Amino acid sequence: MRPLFHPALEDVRPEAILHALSDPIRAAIFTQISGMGCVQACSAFAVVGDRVIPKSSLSHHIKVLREAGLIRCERHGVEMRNHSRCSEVDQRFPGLLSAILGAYALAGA
Amino acid sequence: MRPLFHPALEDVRPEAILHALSDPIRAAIFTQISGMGCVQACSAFAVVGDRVIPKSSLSHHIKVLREAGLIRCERHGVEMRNHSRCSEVDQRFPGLLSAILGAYALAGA
DNA sequence: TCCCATAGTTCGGAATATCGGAACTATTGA
DNA sequence: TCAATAGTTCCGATATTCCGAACTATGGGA
Repeated sequence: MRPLFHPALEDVRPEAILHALSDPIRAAIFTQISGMGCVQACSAFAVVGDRVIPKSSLSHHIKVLREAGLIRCERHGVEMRNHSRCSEVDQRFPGLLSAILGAYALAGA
Repeated sequence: MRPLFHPALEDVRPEAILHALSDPIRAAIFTQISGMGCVQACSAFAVVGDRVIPKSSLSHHIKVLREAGLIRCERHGVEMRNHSRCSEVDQRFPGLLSAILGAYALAGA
């Protein structure tokens, strides 16, 4: 396994963040990773809402979030652990992520 | 000409806003419409940065912004006038648009 | 060591979206 | 009525997304 690419904080682009979170499934995954505080394996997202997400699609979504700079992924044994980079990103783009997650929360209600 | 579709404020979806603004060209157009205070004809956006935008693409971008609920478009004689719906959207999703435009401003600098 | 189970990734083709040139429509003014 | 201007629609080329199937990587037995 080659190491996974994670952009440096200064290379994180707003368009990549918006694109990543413009998909409600990815937004839900990111909300869960950020909100739980604890690290989550990919398999934790096999079901989002009432939708079953195929493994290959899930892998793709996780990759989009990672390459946008929103999460950090590390292999731990047989599973991948996904951390939020929320606080880092918030330093670079203050208020952006909380506004986006807040908007989804408002719309979902 | 059939009248243009504009979503009601309560039908505006966060994913549509993020998708619309995840394109830097559309974000630049929206920034210009919102920031100028004054209404802008579509032809005002024929050049964004140093890129020339073909008319058909521009028409498409304006449509995406309109259908996301970000702008309001009215024909005035031979030209279309584009208003920002920024303050409306800000009521529904407080802080979202300023965080997004702020992020682009930070990244652009 | 070999084999199996688990957790994700990659491949590839179908469905979908985007881009932009060319043709078209709508409006105004001469 | 005609020409000019401002946008829209059409459509083919290109790019992206989706997901099943095959593959890879790791750890835990026997």
